[in-house]
Amino acid sequence: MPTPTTPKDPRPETITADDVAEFAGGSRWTVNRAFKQKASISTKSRKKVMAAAEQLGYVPDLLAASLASDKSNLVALLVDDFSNPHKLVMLERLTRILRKNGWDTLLVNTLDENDTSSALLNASQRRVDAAVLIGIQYNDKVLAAALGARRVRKLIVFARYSENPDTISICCDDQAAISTVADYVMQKGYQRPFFLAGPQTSSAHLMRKETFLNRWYQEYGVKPSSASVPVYDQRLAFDVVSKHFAGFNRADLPDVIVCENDALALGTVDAIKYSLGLRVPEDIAVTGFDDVPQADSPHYLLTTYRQPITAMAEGLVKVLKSHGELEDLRKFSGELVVRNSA
Amino acid sequence: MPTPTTPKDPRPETITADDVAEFAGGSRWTVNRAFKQKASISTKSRKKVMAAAEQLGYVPDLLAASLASDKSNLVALLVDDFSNPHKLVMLERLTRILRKNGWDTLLVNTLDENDTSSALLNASQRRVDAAVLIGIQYNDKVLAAALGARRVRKLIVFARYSENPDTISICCDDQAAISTVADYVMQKGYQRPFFLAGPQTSSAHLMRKETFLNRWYQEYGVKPSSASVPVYDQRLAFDVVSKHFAGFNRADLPDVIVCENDALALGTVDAIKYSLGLRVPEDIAVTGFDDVPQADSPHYLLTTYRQPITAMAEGLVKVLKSHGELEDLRKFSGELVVRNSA
DNA sequence: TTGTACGCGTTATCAA
DNA sequence: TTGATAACGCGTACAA
Repeated sequence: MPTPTTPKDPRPETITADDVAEFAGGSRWTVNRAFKQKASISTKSRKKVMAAAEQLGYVPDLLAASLASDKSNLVALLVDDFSNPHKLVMLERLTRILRKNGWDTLLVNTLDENDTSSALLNASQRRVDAAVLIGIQYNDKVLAAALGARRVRKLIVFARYSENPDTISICCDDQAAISTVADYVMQKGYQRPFFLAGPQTSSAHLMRKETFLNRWYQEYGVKPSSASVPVYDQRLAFDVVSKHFAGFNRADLPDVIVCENDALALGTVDAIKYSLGLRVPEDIAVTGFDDVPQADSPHYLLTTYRQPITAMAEGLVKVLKSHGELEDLRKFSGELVVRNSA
Repeated sequence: MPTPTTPKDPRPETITADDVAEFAGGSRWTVNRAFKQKASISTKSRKKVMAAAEQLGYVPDLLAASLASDKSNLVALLVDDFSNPHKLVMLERLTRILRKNGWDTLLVNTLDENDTSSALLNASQRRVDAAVLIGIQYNDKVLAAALGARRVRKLIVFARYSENPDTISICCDDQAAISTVADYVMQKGYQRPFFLAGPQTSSAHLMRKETFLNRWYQEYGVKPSSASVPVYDQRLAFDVVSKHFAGFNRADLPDVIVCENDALALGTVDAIKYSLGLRVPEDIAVTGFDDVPQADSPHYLLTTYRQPITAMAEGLVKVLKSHGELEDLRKFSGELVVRNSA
């Protein structure tokens, strides 16, 4: 039973397994077992323990448990680009599915590239079972540093391809995905495509631009031109597209702008309509990638590619549960969502 | 020095303060002190310790530290409505500022109302220093349950007013904010306002609707009509507004729709333009609340009210640092951002 | 099925 | 300023 707090003790009274044990008339370890799913314990003992725990309001302390077992059931999610609305979708899905499977989530906002390693360090100090990178600035330099220090047990790159063998990458098959988009664009008869890419990080990055350009070259013998936006940000994409095409003759404009993701695509639609004063898709069509919620707004009605985030999140759970080798999780495939923009 | 892992020991070798102490020629407690900002330790000792730590790659274990000190430097953020894009803004700001001040963030996705108490319980098992509620389903019943169990040390309601004395509410002065909006709407000469409210949770909720209606009544002696959307979701708002005004005569339509927040306002603009086939603001004006990034898109150009999230987040830090009494943090004030929609 | 050393890595507190 | 004792609350491994 919890001893009444003495005036000298500023610490709030905590109910421990010992208290429950004493109350239920058993030992601390029986209490421990009662709270584990698969443990050899008689149903009678468990019942008694659980009743006592209920009475006393006992719940196991996860800090102490983590310390003793060297397993925290904690996962760190590192994010650096909050301007992309797709992040919210991923966060929702990941936190939900992780929680369903018994993991808690540490959300870490990495302020810049240098900050990443300190964030990783911080996460490791909490003994996270894994750190998941969901951003754009996580290049090989960062990965190498993180892995070199053996700071984190599992380093996972989510929704992005990584070849680093010490890293687990969970993503969809971008080559196939972009090919799907390219095929659609070709089939619809567009002839002067333009590719709008995101930040050109040094590595571990998306190959969408290269894939699309190569695909087009294979088919038609010409490389479409392209531009890049330094951040996946709708507003910035608007600016880049507006400036890029300002003063172009109608004939020199593309008839479709293929965007690396929806954040860029939304900005592109804005630019076409409000800066160039043209129509989508009649004058210039647009495709995106991600299928963010706004893609469905009547303003945009974006034709885009939806990644199977739920399946990917479940893949993450698998990784967390696994100990040894694992299948390749870099080949998820999604689906093209055809709306009005292309 | 870390002893080489014996084949029997599956646990990865960890460098502890003892290792550093031995290496540096001191005691564990000196090492501990070297890592604290304000601790009585000679600069010489500290230097020696830090050098040794650097050599060995030692970092303090936060789990053990939390367990021993009964302070986790961990804050749980509970969120239940990820469809509101403003959440992403809040998450970015909160995680950034908390991290800057030494707190880590646990992001918890509470699936439904019942789940909240179990989420709170879970957070308490990690000994979080505080739980911050950033959602819509956290009504008095939930709060009472949470507090009754004394599960969490500090329960903070963020961006929402709460009168519960055991709860710390950090929000802006909604009355003043809405009055600002109302004044603007009146000054612009609108005469047939309509209020679009969000989910009508039982308590700890926003008084924006009541405030606006009363304000208008005071001024003109009539209560504007209103409707409510069950979730702060752009798409749902679109549906509600479309249905509500379908078949109205032009003369019966409002000349301005005041929305409880931007998520609703964006959907409202969509509905006016694409469902009713009218113009914003010429036929119907719209105001929002929050100033989400998209509010600045040329499609929307939303006139809206921006809360001082940064200041509010810093208020949260103050709360975390404080021990005793605290000023009232429910009177932050923001500013009206005038764009084109009203 | 149940009970017992011992350890996890750190911090509070007091003594030197 | 430094060192030492005693927690913090639980898990593992093994013995009863």
